[in-house]
Amino acid sequence: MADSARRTGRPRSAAADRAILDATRSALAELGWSGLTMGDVAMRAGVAKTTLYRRWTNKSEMVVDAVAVLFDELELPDRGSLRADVEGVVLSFAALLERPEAKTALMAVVAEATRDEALRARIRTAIVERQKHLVVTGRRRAQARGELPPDAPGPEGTAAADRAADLIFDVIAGAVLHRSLVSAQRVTPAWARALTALLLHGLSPAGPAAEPAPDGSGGA
Amino acid sequence: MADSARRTGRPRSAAADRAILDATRSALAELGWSGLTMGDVAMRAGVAKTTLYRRWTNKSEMVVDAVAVLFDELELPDRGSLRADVEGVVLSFAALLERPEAKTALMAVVAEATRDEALRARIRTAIVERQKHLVVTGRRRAQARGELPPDAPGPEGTAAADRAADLIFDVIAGAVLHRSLVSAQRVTPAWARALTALLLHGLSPAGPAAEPAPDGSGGA
Amino acid sequence: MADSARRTGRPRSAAADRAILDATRSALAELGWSGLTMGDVAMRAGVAKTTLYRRWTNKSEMVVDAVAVLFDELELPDRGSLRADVEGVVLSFAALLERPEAKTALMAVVAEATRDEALRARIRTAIVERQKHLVVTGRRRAQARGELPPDAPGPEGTAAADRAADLIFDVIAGAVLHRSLVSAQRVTPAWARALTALLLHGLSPAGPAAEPAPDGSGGA
Amino acid sequence: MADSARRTGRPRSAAADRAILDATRSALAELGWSGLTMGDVAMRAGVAKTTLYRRWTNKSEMVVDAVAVLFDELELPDRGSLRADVEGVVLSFAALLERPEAKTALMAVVAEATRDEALRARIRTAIVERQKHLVVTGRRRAQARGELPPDAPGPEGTAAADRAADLIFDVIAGAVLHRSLVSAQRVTPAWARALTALLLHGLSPAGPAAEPAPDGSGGA
DNA sequence: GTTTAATCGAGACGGTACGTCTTGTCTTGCC
DNA sequence: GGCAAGACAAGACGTACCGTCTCGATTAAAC
Repeated sequence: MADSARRTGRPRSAAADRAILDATRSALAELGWSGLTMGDVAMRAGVAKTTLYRRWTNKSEMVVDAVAVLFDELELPDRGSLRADVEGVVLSFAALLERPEAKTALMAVVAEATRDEALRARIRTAIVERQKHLVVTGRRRAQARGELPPDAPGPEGTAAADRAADLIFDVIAGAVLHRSLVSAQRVTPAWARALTALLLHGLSPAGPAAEPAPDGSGGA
Repeated sequence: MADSARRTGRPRSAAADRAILDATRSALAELGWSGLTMGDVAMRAGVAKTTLYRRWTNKSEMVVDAVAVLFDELELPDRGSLRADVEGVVLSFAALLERPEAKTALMAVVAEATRDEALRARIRTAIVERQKHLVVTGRRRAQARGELPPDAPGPEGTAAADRAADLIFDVIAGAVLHRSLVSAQRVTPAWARALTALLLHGLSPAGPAAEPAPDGSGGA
Repeated sequence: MADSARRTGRPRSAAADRAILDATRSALAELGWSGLTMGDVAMRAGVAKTTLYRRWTNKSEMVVDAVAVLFDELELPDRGSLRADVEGVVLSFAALLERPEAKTALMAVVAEATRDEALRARIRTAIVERQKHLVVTGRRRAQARGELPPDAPGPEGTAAADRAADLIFDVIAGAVLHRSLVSAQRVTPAWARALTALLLHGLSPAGPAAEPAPDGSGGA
Repeated sequence: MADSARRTGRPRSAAADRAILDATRSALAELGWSGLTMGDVAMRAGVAKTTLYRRWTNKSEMVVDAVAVLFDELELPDRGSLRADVEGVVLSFAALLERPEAKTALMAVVAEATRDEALRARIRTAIVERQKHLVVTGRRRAQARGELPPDAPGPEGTAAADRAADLIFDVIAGAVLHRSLVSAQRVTPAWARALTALLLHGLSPAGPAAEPAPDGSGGA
């Protein structure tokens, strides 16, 4: 139906799409989020402002699309161990966040999204989900290696596995994000190692058996 | 009070400060970062725009100050165990991030700070350090309880302790931030429990990852 | 040459021509000159914008053609005397200028024509000449009746007669135009009578200025 | 009350007013009505667009004010006879209409005014009334000279005199306007003489139509 | 009955102006 | 001399039109 609706009239230029997103990224890198203007992007892309507004309703939506492709380069090669895989993903996510167009844009669109459900959805599908599969993949690989216990069978086990992946994802991505943008400090290989160690073994030296779980719910 | 203040020669100054910051917070809550304008804040505060610019150079700097006081309410009462303390701080930070004026402002000023060193410094002193001392306190308390090993003596030990606190801080704050703003999902008590468990015991099978999670909320 | 060039291909739709000019007039009447847009005319006519631009280069040129047909309805039936003929033409021209599509368009295209020679020519042939023949006819008729002296013989006489017709035309059309559009007052039968009296007898006391104006509306 | 309402805040710049109206006239002369843009006027005046919109709601209203001052230079020196006075006013009005800023603007604002009562009022007070007093003055002067009969006494006489002045004004101004803008021909001294002759004596053979026109330009 | 070429509708395109909004600065006059 | 009120220059916003340009789909005349 979208097909039949679009059969008529001059088709949209795919070249314009590409030029706009490229221009958006370079403008972001040069000027930052608050210095980015639709008119400037249009000029850089050799395109009329109208052409931008015909495709996106917002500066934010456009920027999400422009930045989303950066996240496609995140990969998870098998580095042989869970520890190496975690360190690898931490460092490559940190490298991504060091690109000025990524760091200035990501927080800004997230800020904007706090008041815009549509934008929130777009961020989720264009960015968040693209990263999350890295965690899922890494976790499955570690299970295959015997480094992590397998999922419990049945639908409850699957749901628990999903929750686990979500949690690990928030912890890793959140730690890197907070370190490099909020604390405003470099993510070094040493830091990545320390984070990985914490993640694998936790804070407690002796493991959880020593602790009581008085309310009976915290046995996770 | 206005009378006595007037006698000292700066009658409205302190009142104006308060009125402006209150107005900023309420405008943020209603309109979000991008809807916030200096003119509107001045009007809400019953103050001229000039008075704003006499005190802050920027919208961002003003907002940092307006939001900073929200972080003063974060406290760490001794809940008796490391586990309880961590869960407590996670939930209270999450509660703070649920206030619209905090969530919309925090990410926006961080985004702005990616290109503004002065703003970065202001965020660090006004916001980040205020949270970090919670980690330091909790860690020290856990060491006193014997839940964590004591710092090694000497300057290297102190440096290592600082690094540990920084890391834990980035992990906790980052996880909560990412969960509630980027992943855009609620921080529930169950999630806080799961995060705490992961933090204390890690992913590895020696830890609790192998254990079933009876309430279905934990397990990594 | 235009013939041979046009021998092939699909011929232009005469129905489209009509629909466009009708749509132009109704849009003018509703929206006025400045509210008239090519896109709107195309939509009203059920036609693509391309079809408009294939026929006219300009909004102005199109409007001239759309309005020109209104001037075709101006006629000069023989009312038996010069006085009656003048009054008749004054009233019928005034009636034309009361139609909103005529009044809003005429002045606008004249304004536009001050900087556009091609448009000036189009106005002259499509509109001005159509009115001027009324004066020529009326003058000739009055000469036949003996109300006006005959033209002098020879080419000079013809030229003088042309000049006289031009002058009378500018005076009559100009007076009506100024009264109804610039002074923005109705052209009433009484005003038409007064104008006619002035035109026939002039201001000077030797003429009819000394005469009483029985209805109180005339007499200069 | 406007006084008390405007007592506070920075007062509007009179220099800006002047600069804007000057810029409007020069832009009109160079670009014509349809080429005139608010942004361009602001730039020429060294002023922000906001400053224009703070003073006028419309391009049209601004142009009326800008052009109105041109009509102040119209004067009616006593040339000794009614005939000379009429010829003088015809020629000076024609000279005014030859200035490109006047000719392009006058018709355009009149066209716009056909759909805008406020603009119509502004034109009336700023332009039309300024010209009309020339007719009133010339008429009174001719009555003093005995070239025209005096007004009848009483209120009816005054009303009749007003109507007469209105009519003469529409005829003279309309004829000049139509000649130079609609017919698009120059107003020459010979044409002015011919118009004056027609106005004074009318078309009828009792009048000057019977007279010789030595330069061949007059007589109807 | 094909070919051929100009037409048609639809609508995207590069431009440009619109009128509004916000920013941060600068007068004013009151107090 | 601080303050409210508000004018100011600058410039981005998102919308609207302009006149041009693809598109695919009709037409009709020419072959």
